[in-house]
Amino acid sequence: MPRAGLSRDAVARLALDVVDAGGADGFAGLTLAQVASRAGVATPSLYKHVGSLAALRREVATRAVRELTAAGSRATVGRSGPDAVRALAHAWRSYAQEHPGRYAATQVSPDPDDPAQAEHREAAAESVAVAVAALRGFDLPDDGVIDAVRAARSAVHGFVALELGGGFRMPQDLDRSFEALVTMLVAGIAALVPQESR
Amino acid sequence: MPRAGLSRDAVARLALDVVDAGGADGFAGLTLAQVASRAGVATPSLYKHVGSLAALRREVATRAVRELTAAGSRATVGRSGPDAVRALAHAWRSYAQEHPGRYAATQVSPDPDDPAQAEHREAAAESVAVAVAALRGFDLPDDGVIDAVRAARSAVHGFVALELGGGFRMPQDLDRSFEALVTMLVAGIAALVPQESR
DNA sequence: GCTCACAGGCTATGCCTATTAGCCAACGGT
DNA sequence: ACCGTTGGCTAATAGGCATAGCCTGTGAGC
Repeated sequence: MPRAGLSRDAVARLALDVVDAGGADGFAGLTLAQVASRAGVATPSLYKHVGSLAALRREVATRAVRELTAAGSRATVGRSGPDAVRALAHAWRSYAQEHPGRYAATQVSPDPDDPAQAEHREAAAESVAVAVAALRGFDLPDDGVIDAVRAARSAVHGFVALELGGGFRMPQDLDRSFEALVTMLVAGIAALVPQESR
Repeated sequence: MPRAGLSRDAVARLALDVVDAGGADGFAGLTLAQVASRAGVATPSLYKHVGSLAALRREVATRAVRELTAAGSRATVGRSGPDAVRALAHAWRSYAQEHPGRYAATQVSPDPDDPAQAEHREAAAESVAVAVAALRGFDLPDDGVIDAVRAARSAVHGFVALELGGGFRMPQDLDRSFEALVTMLVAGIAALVPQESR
């Protein structure tokens, strides 16, 4: 009975592969059986490394969020203002296009009260911090920053979710529409700057 | 053995109730067993009225889309331009808040090739038509309309999805942030109007 | 180099889904 | 009153998660 040499980390990596292989709903379709099969192991064996399917899902989600954070961070370093926002928006969309399943994982929010989700919460907070940093170039008041981050996340996530879900059926160029959306977003954020500081 | 008096329509209604009772992921969590239980019937009996769980899901989705269309239509009749867009955005969000499960159902896109999904496709097209009509007041060129509809759907859907999913964790007022987003959207759409026709 | 505790596999089992097959009673038209 | 169709049912298959309990390979300590 040879050992497969699994570990919590190895299982999580395999799960990420499964999620990626499943397309846009690879995350929703993630199954312990698939991971076990990929690991060459019987399903119950996974419980030696992972508490439950839900726990594995959380693990996948926090890893995906960290990847998204890294992508956003890479894209915005050295940029500021409108330039940074544009770069961030494109980085988010690119990540979603390259890893639709992982992107979906990125969008489940951690329970604010569950201590088992502290890591996930922290990862999510870091991701938002990147967006906040990208907005530093604008002279926004505190609650303006909140509105702007929410608007940016909403606009990009909404577009990407509809795009990946096949929600845009017209043949017209999606890249151009996204560009238009980002332009609206940047202009809208700029318009949040109070009059006296323009 | 008394009869329960079910029908395709009755089953769909019960399914809508189940979806509604399940909160934001009531649609994903929809199960034949739940519907059967609510109908006071054994699970396999449902197959006399519904082809499969997937088919029931589609039925629920198209009904939900029609409801959303009706809500949008009600909200925008008699309005035009920025006023219509604002009203539409608020109608969409209100529907999502009142029926989180059904709203989720409205966001699955029909397969463009599957003849079994023709009704769903048609319902989705009508929903988009409402948005197009709401934009009539702007003097947009054809592809500008497409960009604008996509932007509106993206912005509102993104916000609502994040909101319902608990993605906004700051205590700041969500209504205000939504208002800010809608304002950006309206201004952005206005900015799509070509110079010479302003 | 031996022993032995433990970690990491396994099978068996239970309960939940969806789905199919086949039975039988109730209802409605003739 | 009959009888066919419709709409229930039970039984059974297959696949999912999860738990229990066994058994063996590995490595730490002597």
